[in-house]
Amino acid sequence: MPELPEVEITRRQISPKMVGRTIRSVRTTKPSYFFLTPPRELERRLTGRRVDSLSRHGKYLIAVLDDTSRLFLHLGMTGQLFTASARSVRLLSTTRGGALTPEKQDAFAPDIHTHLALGFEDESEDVLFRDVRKFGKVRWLPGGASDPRLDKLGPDALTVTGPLLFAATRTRKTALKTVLLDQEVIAGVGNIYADEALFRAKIRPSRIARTLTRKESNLLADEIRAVLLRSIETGGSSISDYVQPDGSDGAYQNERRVYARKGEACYVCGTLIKRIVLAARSTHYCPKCQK
DNA sequence: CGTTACACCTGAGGGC
DNA sequence: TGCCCTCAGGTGTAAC
Repeated sequence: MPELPEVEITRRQISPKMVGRTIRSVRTTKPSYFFLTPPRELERRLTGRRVDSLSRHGKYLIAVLDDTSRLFLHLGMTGQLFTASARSVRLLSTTRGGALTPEKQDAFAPDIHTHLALGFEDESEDVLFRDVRKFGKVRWLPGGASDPRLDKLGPDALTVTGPLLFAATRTRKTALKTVLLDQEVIAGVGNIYADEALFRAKIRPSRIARTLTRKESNLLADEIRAVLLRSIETGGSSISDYVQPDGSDGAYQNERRVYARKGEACYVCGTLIKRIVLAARSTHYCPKCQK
């Protein structure tokens, strides 16, 4: 579900709920591969720690704690962070309707898909991590420790440059889109924004990566940054189930030009948008606009 | 080394 | 209503 823009919006909204606060309680569900650090250890390591910062690299969120240890989170396909009160308002108002009474808010409990709940000493709102498919990840890292998942990441996609893309594509015979999705090349681009950036750059997703010219690399890098920044501005893409941590929908889905528009008319030329499969991912493009 | 196929998990929606 | 199929914003690993 979430790509760089959705993760960045999550960071901006959750940061004020965590940073500067000390964790008093940690509640978890049973062990699963969602927990790279086992739940009981997580509870032990986090309790009593103050959160000093919350940053993002690609699709990862990284909290630095006051003992220099770190907590990293990945939202996977269906992960979402939110606070107890904001979410309770949304759930209750959408499932039952009507005005919220204090009783209804108190009655809210995270559902079975809420795998991590952090409570704070100042009794501010709990921060909750819900993830239906459990493709998300949470891991605690001791101070100074590294993690291969983080170490392998390429530069954040908001900083991508033409020369970097040009260099990264020289030895690759695979489809250009596959390279954009490779988090070791650039971190943060996923299926939606790969398709959207390629449309804006007028390049076919199936183009053999190594045939990209310097000029095209520059243009594509510009469009990647532009589409990500625009999506952040508009609150991200709420296509099937992504909502912002405050419960509101993003609006970038309304500015999509190709993603999930198979069979619809291209806004530029009217040609019908095609859907193909590349690297086992649904891929959308305009056969006329993208060469 | 580069590339692809598949696995992980749950739920929604379409066809019958 | 139920069953079966496909699809979904991601990524690690095995196998070619």
